[in-house]
This record gives sequence, C-alpha cells and structure tokens, in this order.
Amino acid sequence: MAKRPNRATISDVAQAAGVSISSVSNAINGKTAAMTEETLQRIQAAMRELDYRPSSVARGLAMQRTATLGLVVTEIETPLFLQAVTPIEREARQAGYSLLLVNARNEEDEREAVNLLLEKQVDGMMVISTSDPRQNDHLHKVQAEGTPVALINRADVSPEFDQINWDNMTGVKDLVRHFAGLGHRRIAILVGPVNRRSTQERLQGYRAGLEASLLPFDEDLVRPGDYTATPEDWKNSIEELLALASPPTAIIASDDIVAAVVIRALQEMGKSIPGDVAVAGIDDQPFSQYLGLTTMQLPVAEAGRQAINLLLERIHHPEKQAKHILLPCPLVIRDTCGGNKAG
Amino acid sequence: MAKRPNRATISDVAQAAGVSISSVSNAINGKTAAMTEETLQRIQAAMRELDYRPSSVARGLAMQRTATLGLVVTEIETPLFLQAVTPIEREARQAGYSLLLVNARNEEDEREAVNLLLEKQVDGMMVISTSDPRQNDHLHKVQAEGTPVALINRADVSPEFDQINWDNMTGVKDLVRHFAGLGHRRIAILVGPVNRRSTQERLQGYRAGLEASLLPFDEDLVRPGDYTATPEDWKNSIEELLALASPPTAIIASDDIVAAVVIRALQEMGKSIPGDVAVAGIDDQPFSQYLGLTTMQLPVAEAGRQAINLLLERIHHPEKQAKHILLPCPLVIRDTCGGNKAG
DNA sequence: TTGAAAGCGTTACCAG
DNA sequence: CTGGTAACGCTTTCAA
Repeated sequence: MAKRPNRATISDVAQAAGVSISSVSNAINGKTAAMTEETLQRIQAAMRELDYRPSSVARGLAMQRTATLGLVVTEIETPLFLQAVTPIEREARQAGYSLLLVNARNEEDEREAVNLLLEKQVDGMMVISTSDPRQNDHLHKVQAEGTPVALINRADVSPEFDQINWDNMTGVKDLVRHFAGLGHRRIAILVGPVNRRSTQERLQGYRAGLEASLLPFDEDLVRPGDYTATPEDWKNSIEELLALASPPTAIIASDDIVAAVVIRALQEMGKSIPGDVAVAGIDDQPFSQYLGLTTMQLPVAEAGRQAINLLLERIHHPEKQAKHILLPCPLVIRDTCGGNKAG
Repeated sequence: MAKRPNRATISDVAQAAGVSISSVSNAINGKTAAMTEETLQRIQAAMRELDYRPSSVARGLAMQRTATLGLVVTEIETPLFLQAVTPIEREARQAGYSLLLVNARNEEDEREAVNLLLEKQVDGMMVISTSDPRQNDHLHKVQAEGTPVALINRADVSPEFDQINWDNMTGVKDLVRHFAGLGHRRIAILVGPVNRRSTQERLQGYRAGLEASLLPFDEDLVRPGDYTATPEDWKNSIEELLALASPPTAIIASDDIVAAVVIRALQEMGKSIPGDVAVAGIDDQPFSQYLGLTTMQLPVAEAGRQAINLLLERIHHPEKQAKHILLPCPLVIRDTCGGNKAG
C-alpha cells in the first residue's frame, strides 16, 4: 500500500516555468488568449520537461464535475447487452468523458451500483437491463439530486428519464407477417419469462401479426419458457410442437441462442430447414449471420449510442425535457426462414 | 452545464450531529474503537438524516488513492475479450475498487487511453489486447511512476509486469493429436495474421502435434488468412483444400466464427460433418456449444480473473515480484470432430 | 497580462 | 476520546 512517488504537480510546473500557478492553470485550459507567447512557451516547456499530467481528481474536486459517466449493466445470461458498451465508451470518450462500468446482478445490487456511481460523482449515468418490472425510485432520487439518468430497455412510465426502448411489438408482428406471406399458416412462438415486458410485447406482436394475416390464434403454438430453460427443455418443446395434430411449419424462437438449439433439435429429428420447418430468432447476435439465421434484430449498439447522446445532451442542457425513443427492430432475412435464395 | 444542487458534506453532518469533522470522518472509516456509543449513534443518525454520501473525489485527493482500476481493451473484430470484463468488474468491486473501462482502437489510441487512466489516477491498470508485436515503453513508464500494470495476452518479455498468457502451443498440439488419435492423417489448419504471436504459437503447436503423431508436415494444408478475411475467402480456402489430390479429413479453423463458416461451406458442398470432414474451432465462444463445435478453449474470463488478482496483490504489496502465468487451453470435445457420441 | 488566496470535501496528525 | 488544522492539486475570483 505504498504511496506512489510524487508526480509533478501544477505548482512544480509553475515554479519551473517561473510563473504563477494560475497562469499554468490557464495555459492548461486553453485560456491562452491573454497570455504572452513567451510565457506560454515557457509553461509548455516546463510541462513537457516534468512530464506533467494534470490530476483529474483534484480538478474534479475543484470543479464539481468529474468528466466521468457511469454505466450500469444488469448481468444477464447472454452477453447481449455488452454490445452496447463499446459504442457507449467510444462516444463518451469522444465527448471528453470516461466510463465507469458497473455490473449489477440483481435489483439490490443495482441500488448499490448506483450509489457507488454517486459517490464517484459521475456527471451522469446510464442503466441498461432486462425488462422485468422494477422499482425505479432510487433512480428518481438520483435525478432529483442533479445527476441525469438515461435508461435502456426499462420502459419506465415517467417522462423524467431519457429512455431508449425497442419496438418488440412491431418487430414480431413483422416477423409473423413475413412468415404468413411465405405461405405459413401454422406459426409457433417460443417466449421467455412471462413477467418480462418484452415477452408481453412480443406476444402482442404475435397476435397482431396473426390478425393482420387473417390467421387464427392457437394457444398450442405458444410455448412459454424461461431464459434459464435448458437446451433439453427447448428440445422437448419442439418435439411436443411437432407432435401436434396440426404441427407448425414455422417457429419463432425467443432468442438467437434458442433458435440455434431449435435448429439442432430439428436437424437431429431429420427435419430440413427451412424445407420442413422454417425458423427465426430474436436478437441478431454476431454468430447468427454464420448460421444463416433469420432473426428480428435488437439494435443494442444503436440503443447505446442514442442513450449516451441523450445523456450528454441533458448534461449540457439540464433544463431540456427528457426524450423517449422507440427503436425499430428490423427483420434480418437470411436462410432459415425460406423464401430466400438459399431456400 | 448547471452545477448540481449541493449535497450534504461531511461538515454538514458534523454540524448536525454537534461533533467535529474529524469524528465524522472517523465514524465513516470505522475508526470507531475509541468512540462513545452515543456520539457514534448521533453521527449515524445525522448521516441518515441528511442522506450523506462521502465524496470519493475528495477522498481520492486526500488519500492519493482512488479505489479505481483501469481496464484497456483493444477493440477487436470479435467481442471475445469483452468476456473478461464481467469477471474483472466483479472481482474489482468485491475488493472495493471501481472499474474505468477504455477501449483502444490501435496502438496510438492505447497510449492515449493509458494517459487518460493516469490522469484519473487509477490505482492500477490492466491491458488486454491481441498478440501483435507492440511497443510497451509507455507501460514501463506507467509502472515506473508507481502504478502497477497487469497484461493479458501480450507476452512481454520483461519480468516487470504481471502477465497472463494462453498456451496456444500446447492447445493446438493437443488438438492435432486428438485428431490423429481419431485416425485422421490429413489435418488442415487455417491460421490468422502471421505477425500475431498467437498464430506463431499455434503453428508451432500444429507442427509439434504432427510430429508427436508421426505425421508429415504438408505446406498445402496450412492456409494463412486474416481476421479480416471474409466468409467468401474462407470458403475459397476450403474449396481449394478439398480439391487437393489428397484432401484433408480434418480442419482446424482459426477461430470459432471461421469454424462456423467452414461448417456452412462444407454443408453447402454436400459434405457431412464429421463424417466426411471433421472440424474444430479455437476460442470456445458462447454460441459454439449450440453448434456442437469441438474447439480449443481460450479461457478469457479466467484470464481476467487471474489478471485482476495479480494486480490487486501487487497494489497491496508493491515490493513483491510480478508473476507470469501461462493458462492452459483445454480441448472442448463436442460433435464436429467425430468420435463423440453424436459421431 | 499575471499573481495571491480562497475554496472544493476528505484524511491524518497532533494537541488538548 | 475529541477537535483544530494542515495538506491533497486544481480552479476561480479579484487585485495589482
């Protein structure tokens, strides 16, 4: 726990350059308008000489802003949300901010995480999580204390937060209509945890799609699952589905990984894809393109980009109203749904 | 850019509790041994009352340590290294540290990133990157200034840094021997960028494996590629490989994604896997298990875990010598190599 | 155009 | 056992 060897401070630089601390400070912060060329030169030389690096900690204390943003990510089964991290970090840094990353494993952990970020005095924070219903009172308090918050995939009803959400509803509706357009009349859907808002929206989209295609809704074709369901569970679901008197010719999986499992299961059962059964996923994970998987894209990176931009906007203009953005989930048509070149 | 409404400070608490600032500070930091129960109670009550949260910025300035660690990740094509982030964050937080995440897009960017972390006065930093040959002089300077550095996948020769590397050599050797043991005599390998150290090691492992299996080395079976090679490029490679007078019966892909492409290409050519051609990947990405892909695992999460533990160790005991750890890359035998239940 | 000095919120040392 | 007070490194205001 040894203290680090003292690095050069602003006063060292001032002394070396033979000027006052304020002048060095001004030089650092580009308030160079009213400064002799010579002084500036001397200061810069001294800084280089001493390998001076300003302390953002001290600066943070003095200015009451840290140039740091917080990102809280709920740890989920698939590393899906991690895809938002890279673009967020990029935009943050471009705007002169650093990123403090915190993982939250559950709701209580999230509170702790938020608290931590508050102690670190971040200038703003983003929270990305699954769409389970949650309490957001701690986040309201954060905003009340003056730290802007942007939410991804939370669908909080209050207009107070900047928010990005995905249009699961329309996405799945489009998917169903696409299948219907391909001639499918029995379209099954595997869904995740029912309490999750995304699940609800997808089911709505499913029904809406059927309706728009003049297809009847059949309870038997909806298989509830869970993100913790094992591959075995999903395989069983598939078998039951295919054992139906009138089995589905198309299956929408709850995510791309489940889709991959479904495809394997079907192949093991000797079914051809999409010949016997068409399949689509949800997510558009990186590997999906290599599977030729048709899927509904969840634009995670885009969500991150938009979230941080909203956040930055509001940090700079706290008086402006928060915005809610509903991101479209485009269909990515590849091979597993048929009708494509690879048919 | 409005200033945030002033939050309660330590002196507010002191005033409210009718004690001195020092006492509050002591209470916060658990130096509660020599304190009246009553004073403590009063202080705690005041803290709760005012919703007091200590400022880590101020504390950082006073203590010259920020309880923050930096993580520099080179942005790579596949999000492979992101798998290290979650475990690193977890361990960091458990140890009382926060994580500042910085993405570096290239070498120059890395310098900038490191500088940023230095300004933020992190107590230590980790760098994870591809194994291209690099200059590490800036990192040497960081350590010289007293900030410990741990490296993942850099294979720097100097003993000065804590380091985690993967034993690509042995891993690929094992893979080759596994194939040989299955009766394969023509084993092809697709490799990434040749200047990358991992590529070199894998080629060494490849040769060593052949030798150990008494198999001849055949230049034709080594297909150099590039992480930027398109799926088309890899398909062409496969076609050329299969057009050989004596075509391979087993293929080791340069990573799991390439393996997925290879598998698709083979399937499109009407080959069965592993019946006609066995395939293995390198990485063990999350999706690989759903493909039934046999692969050489790159224990990324484990590398992260070990790196941060080394780093923490050295932060607390700067006098101790840095350690180098070579992490084994175990084979994950699944279906695509044959010989397994799924044959 | 430059400099002195007062904060920023904590910790840590040293008297009382 | 408690309370002053001097750092910590920087920004900012106000004089000169």
